[in-house]
Order: sequence, then structure tokens, then C-alpha cells
Amino acid sequence: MIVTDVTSHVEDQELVERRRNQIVAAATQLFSSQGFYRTTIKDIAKLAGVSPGLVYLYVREKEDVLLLVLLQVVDAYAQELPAAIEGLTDPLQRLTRAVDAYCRVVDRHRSATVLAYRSTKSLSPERRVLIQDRETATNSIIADAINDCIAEGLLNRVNVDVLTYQLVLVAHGWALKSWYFKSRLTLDEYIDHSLSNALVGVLTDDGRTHFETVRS
Amino acid sequence: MIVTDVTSHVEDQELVERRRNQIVAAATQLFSSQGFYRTTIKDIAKLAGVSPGLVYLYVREKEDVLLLVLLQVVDAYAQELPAAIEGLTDPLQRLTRAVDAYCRVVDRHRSATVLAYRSTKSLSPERRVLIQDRETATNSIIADAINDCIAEGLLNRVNVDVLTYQLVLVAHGWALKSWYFKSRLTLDEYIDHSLSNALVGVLTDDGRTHFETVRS
Amino acid sequence: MIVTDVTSHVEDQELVERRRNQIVAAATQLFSSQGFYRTTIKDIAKLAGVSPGLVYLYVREKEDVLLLVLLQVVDAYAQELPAAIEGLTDPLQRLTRAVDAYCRVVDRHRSATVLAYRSTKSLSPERRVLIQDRETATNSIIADAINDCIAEGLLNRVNVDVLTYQLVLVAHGWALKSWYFKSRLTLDEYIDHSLSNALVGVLTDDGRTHFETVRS
Amino acid sequence: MIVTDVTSHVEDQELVERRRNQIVAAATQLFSSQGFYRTTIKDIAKLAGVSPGLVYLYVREKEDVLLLVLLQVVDAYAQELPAAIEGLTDPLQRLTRAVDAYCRVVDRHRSATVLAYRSTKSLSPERRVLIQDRETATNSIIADAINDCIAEGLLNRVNVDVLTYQLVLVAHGWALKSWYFKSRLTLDEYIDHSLSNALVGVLTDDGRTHFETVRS
DNA sequence: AATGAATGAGAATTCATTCAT
DNA sequence: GATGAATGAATTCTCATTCAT
Repeated sequence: MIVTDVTSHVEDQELVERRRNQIVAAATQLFSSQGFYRTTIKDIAKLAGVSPGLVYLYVREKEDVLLLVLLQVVDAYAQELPAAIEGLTDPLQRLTRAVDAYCRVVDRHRSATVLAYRSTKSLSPERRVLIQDRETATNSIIADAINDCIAEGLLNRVNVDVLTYQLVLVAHGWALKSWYFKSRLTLDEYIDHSLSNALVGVLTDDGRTHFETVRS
Repeated sequence: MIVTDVTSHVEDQELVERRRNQIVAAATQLFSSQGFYRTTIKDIAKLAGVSPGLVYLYVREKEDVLLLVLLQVVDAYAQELPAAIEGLTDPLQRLTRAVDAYCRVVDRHRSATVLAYRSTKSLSPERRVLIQDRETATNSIIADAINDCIAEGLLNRVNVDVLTYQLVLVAHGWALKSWYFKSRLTLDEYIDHSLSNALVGVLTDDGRTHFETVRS
Repeated sequence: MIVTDVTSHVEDQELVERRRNQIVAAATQLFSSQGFYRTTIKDIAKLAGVSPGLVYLYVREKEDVLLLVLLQVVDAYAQELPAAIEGLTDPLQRLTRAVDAYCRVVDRHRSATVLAYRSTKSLSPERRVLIQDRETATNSIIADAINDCIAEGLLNRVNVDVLTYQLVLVAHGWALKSWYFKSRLTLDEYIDHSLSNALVGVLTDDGRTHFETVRS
Repeated sequence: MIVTDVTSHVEDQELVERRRNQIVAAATQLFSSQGFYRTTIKDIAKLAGVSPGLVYLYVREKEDVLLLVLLQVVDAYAQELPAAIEGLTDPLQRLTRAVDAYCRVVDRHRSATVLAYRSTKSLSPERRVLIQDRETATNSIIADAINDCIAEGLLNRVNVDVLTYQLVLVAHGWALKSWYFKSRLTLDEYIDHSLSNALVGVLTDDGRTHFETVRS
């Protein structure tokens, strides 16, 4: 598990993990629907089925709860993306699978992803960098795959940063605008169209042929 | 000016406008840097050079201040986008110019745009739809241009909604990730690359030729 | 009036003074009977006939209330002692009158004096020095008078610091042990006996003669 | 050991004593430096190397810990003063030795003595009398010695209560104002000067001669 | 219209105390 | 006997909102 700097008064590490999960689950739900500031510790405790005081055995301040919630999302990215492309050697396949996986993780954590957009700024600077560092790490996976595709002549020599963020925004976009997309598209369709749109323009001729094969 | 439902106790409409501008200017600055909840009415009043009590002569609740702030941003979009493409007849040119203009308005209102992402959910549902309606209207401008391009055989028959949002996210992305882009790209480069990436893949052969011409 | 560093959100200086007096009066009573920590801001507000929120318009933290209370006592010393000996030229008379006055001020602020003993340590270090500085200033008045007496050959060359504190403790002792003395002595008797005991031993022969004269 | 009414859930009397000493030692240190209210049971338990729960096996409430701490101080007085004058028959010697011993016990328990001044009022009335009774008992030792001195014509017929408290305050004063005295005087000098000042004035001629002899 | 003092409900946080293990 | 996780009452402090001037 990826480390958190949130310190607890409780010794038993397994218990800490269990309780934090309980708290984070409740908090994610409430923060997502009502926002961080409208949610009280009492709300969280009640939904988690514990006492308000207990929360403070596992967290030093309310903001730590938000940190834990956001860490859970970015950690999900940081774990599932590498897993999705593990074993794949074809760089274009690695790229498309990574984006595909990204979209699916986002979908599973849709509200938490939106929450991250809304609430990262509610964190203190030190806590904020923890999140942004994780995010940057995730993006590197995409960027690396793009670079590999370029190296193998499958993609034109585009600006990697821009394309990376464009693909990241494809994934995030599904969460950010789900209220709009949900009634118009399935997730599969969204991924398919978005990837085509984003990539076809920058694929080389080789890449284009390859892309058709790669799309199952 | 586009109507607001925010009612005031003050009669003199010109005064209302002047005072609200004062308040909104101060609030935009504070909300952007500290967020909605961390900003107090007293903060706003002090920065605006008025008394806390005065604010309540022009606004019914604190949330109304946020609404006014967000309306100002989305109204800027709703005004500047049509203006940017006014007089242009070529549909592809209309599309690229619209996106270009969108990015530039976003750049000028960068922090307020991010604020909109962060804080729209802090609004009550009724107020929220006011904002989302404006946003949808803005998007229609893009969507219409896309449809025109398709009708004239410049773009393939892509999913219009998805492409629209992809382009919208290009614009918003500049604000959302400016902390990342700022050190890597100029706005012009960003627009150029993003448009190429997003469009080239969906342009028809005709469209492609045309696109080269259109890019100044 | 001697300045306080406790800052207020309210402009009108006269109002600030009035409100603070209200608060300090209530707080003195409650702190004395229940102690600082057992007394809540709500208690103080209720006794002062104001709302809890109002207190925080005139004080930044609860500890500031304690500071104001203690300042009031030490300021009373700092004002009344000099006043009591003003115009007197005979050094022995100055000394005895100063101690006499000290005892009487203590008597009037008996519970607040005890409070100072009990609660000065409840203050943060910065606030504590404010009190201790005032106290040292008061003691200087006694010490100066002793030095004058020595200079004029009325007192032996005793250790001035020790005698000063002995006399100070005479005054404070009346407050600290009032539960014991009250049923045994009047204040006048206490002052008379204490002064005799403390001084007669250190008076020179001249001083002794003089002392008999001075005691009215 | 002098009895306490603090009841324990634990049977084994020796264990009770050992544990309580552990707790009291930790508590004395913490109460002295941070005060009673700023010290938590957890703090005490940690410093004593036990669990918070354990404290409650030896004490019914937090206030009992304070009572035990204060009892330890006043019991020290009640034991050491009689010991210091045991075997001495000369009343003036008994008196000076008692005061001397008092000052030295106070010096050894300086912070706890100050604590007693600060915190006795934090006790419930019933517990408070337990402390005050012990204190009165200690004072009787001084008062008895004074009476003996008077009976033997060594001291003038002063008010015994006042002189007693003056001498008690000499001892306590060393603790109360140590922050002031420490840099100016040694304990020996303090005792010497204070005793002279306090006694010389009330000694008879016989007493005075005697006093010179008694001072080693 | 404007001010700014006053209100009081509400939130985060602490900690004495309990109790299952 | 000992532990330490859990409880929840109590407290400080903030701030949107009101209202007398």
C-alpha cells in the first residue's frame, strides 16, 4: 500500500487501516454529494457508524480526512494503470490500454474524481503536493507510452505534454461532464470515440494500420 | 447584460449594478485564491471598501455572491464567443476561431474558470442550473459549427457531443492545468497543438486541405 | 489608562472600554469563584448580559479575558500606590503608607489578587511578562522607599530585595490567607502588626523614634 | 504514611502504593510545568509508563490525582518539620530550626509548593479541607514554638497568628518568588535575612542575646 | 442607503472516563 | 490487573445574517 503521512493515535496497523477505510468510505460519499465544507465530522461519523471522537483517533484534523479520500483516488490510478498494461509490449497497445484503463478507473471513482477537481485546493499546500505528485506519476505512464510510440514511428513527433494532458482530460472529462454524457453515450463508446479523435490525427501511417489491429 | 434572479433591496438600477460590480470584483479575487468557504462576507466587504451590512442590500445570501461571480464568467463566454466568429462564413474557420476564442477568454478569466469548476456544486440546485444553462448555450456554438462542418463535408460524421466536449475541455484544460502547462507552452502553442490533435483525425480529405488554409 | 495589547474588532474606543469592563467584571467574579478553566465563555457572557459571540469582538481568545482581568488588578496597584504616597516627603512615612495602601488595595481586590497567584501561569509566556512587568514596577515603589530610608539612616543596611518582598508578601498574604485571618484580625490590626514585626527589627535607633511618630 | 481517602479498585496495598507513587511522580512534574487542566490523564500515564486505563484502577477521578500530589507535599511538611526540631528543647532554637527546615522542604518541593498555591482551589471542597487541615497542623508547630518563646520571655507578646503566618510566608515566599530571588540570593542568605528581619523586631532583650547564640 | 455592532447557531476538536479483551 | 480503543459531552471560536442608528 502506498504510504500516508496521516498519523494516528492507534497502534494496531490493521485496525487503523480498517477504521480509515470505514471513515474514508463515508467521507467520500458525503464530500461528493455535499462538498467538503458542508460535511461535518459528525455526519461522517454517523454514516460510518462510529462516534465523532473516534474519527480523531485516526486523523489529526478534518482536512486529513479529505487527504485520505483524495489519496485513495489517486492511488487507485497509480495502481490500476500499471496493472492494465503490465505484460503488454506493443507501445500503441500500451497507450490505448492505459487510457482505456484510466477511463474505467475514473468511471468507478467518478464522484471521487470530481471531488478531487473541486477540493484539492481545500487542502493545505503540503497536503496538496502529496496529491499532485501522485497525479504527475500517473501521467508519466501515459507520457512514457507516447514517447515509446514516437520512438517506434507509430506517432508523429507531437508535443508529448499536450497530448498527455489531452488524454488525461479524456479520462477526467468522463467524470467532469458525466451529467452531460451519461444520457448520450456509454462508457465504451466514449472511450472509443475519444481515443480515435485524439489519436488518429497524430498517428503515422504505420501507426494508423497498427491502431486498427489494436482495437479489438 | 444577461438577467440575474438575484434580487436587491435597492431601487436605483444603476447603483445596483455599480455596487454589485464592486462586490463581485472583490469576491472573485478572494474566492479564487481562498475558495468560497474560506472567504467571509467581511473579507469581501473590506476588499470592496464597503460595510458588511451593505452587501446584504444587494444580495440575499452569501451564495448569491458566488452566483454573481460565476455568472460573470459564463456570461463572458456567452458574449465573446459569438463575437469572435461574427461575420465569418467558412464553417471550419468558425469552428477553429471559436475554440481559439474560447481558450483566450478562459486564459483571461483563468482563475474564475477554475473557480467555476470548483464551486458550481457549492450552489443550490436552482442556482446551479442557471450556470449550467449558460454553459450549454456556449457549447452549442461549438456544436453548431461542428455540424456545419460535417454538413459541408469538412469533418467526418463523428459523434458531435463528444467532439464538442473534447474541444471545450481543450479550452478548460488550459485553466485547469495551467500550473503544469505554464512552464512548458505558450497559449498560442497550446491552442495550435490541441486543435491539430483534436481535429486532424476527424477532418475529411477536403477538410484537411481546408484546415491548412485556415490556419493563419 | 494603562494600555492593553488585546486588540478588538470594534472601532469606537469608548464602547470598547465599556464592553471590556462589563466582560472583565463578570469574568473576575467567575474566575475567582470557579477558576479560569472551569469558567466558560458562555458563563461570562451570560453573567455580563451579552451574547457569547460579542465577547470575541473585544478579545481574541479566552486567555485574553484572563489577561484583562489580571491587568486590571496590577494596574490598580500601579495607580493607587503612587497616589497614596504622593506629596509625602518623609521616607519612612512613604514606606509605611505605601505598604498600608498596598494592603488596602489588595483587600479591595482580594479575590482578584488570589486569582493572580493562581492563574498567572495559565497565561502564555508573552502575556505573562505583561503582568510580571507591572508587578515589578509596583515593587520598585516599595524598594525605592526602602532605599531612601536607608539613605537617611532610618533603616539598617538590609538586603533591599528581601525586605521588599517581605513587605509585598505582607500585602499579598492578606489576600492569600484571608480565609484564616478574617476571623482573627481586622485589616487595620493586620497592617499594624505586620508592619511592626517587619520593620522594627531593621529600623535604626533614629528610625525607631521616627516610626513611633509616623504611626498616627 | 498519612491516610488518604482516595479509594482504589485494587486490593494489594503494596501495589497500590507503588502504582500511586508512579502516578504521583509523573503528575507532579506535569502539573507543575503545565498546570492541572493542561495536563491530560494520557500525559500522566505515558510519563508514568502505564496505560490511561490503569490510572483509573488507582484513582476515581482526575481530581484525585491532584489530591494525591498535594497530599504528598503537605505530608512532607508534616513529617519533616517535627523531625527537624525533635530533641531540641530551647524554644527559640526550635522556632528558628522549624522555619529553617520549612524553607528547605519548600526548596526541595519548590514547584509542588507553587502548585499547591495555584491548584488547591481546583479541588472540590471536601478534598480541599484535607489539604488545608494538614497545612494548619504544620502551622501549629510554628505557632507552638512561638508561644513557648513568649512563655519563656524570649519574644514579646505579639499576635501569634500574624507572626506565624509571616514566618510561613517566608518559607512559601521562597517558592512563590523564586523566579525573582534565585538570581539575587542563596537559600541560606534568604533564610538568614528573613529570619532576622522577622524576628529581631519582636525579640525581647533576652531573646535578642539568645538569638545571637542560636545562629550558628 | 449605509454602517457596523450584536446575535446565536453550528462546527471542530479535546479528553475524562468506560469497558471489552 | 492491565490495556488502549471507543465514547460523547462539553468547549472554544467563527461567521452569516440582522437591525438599530
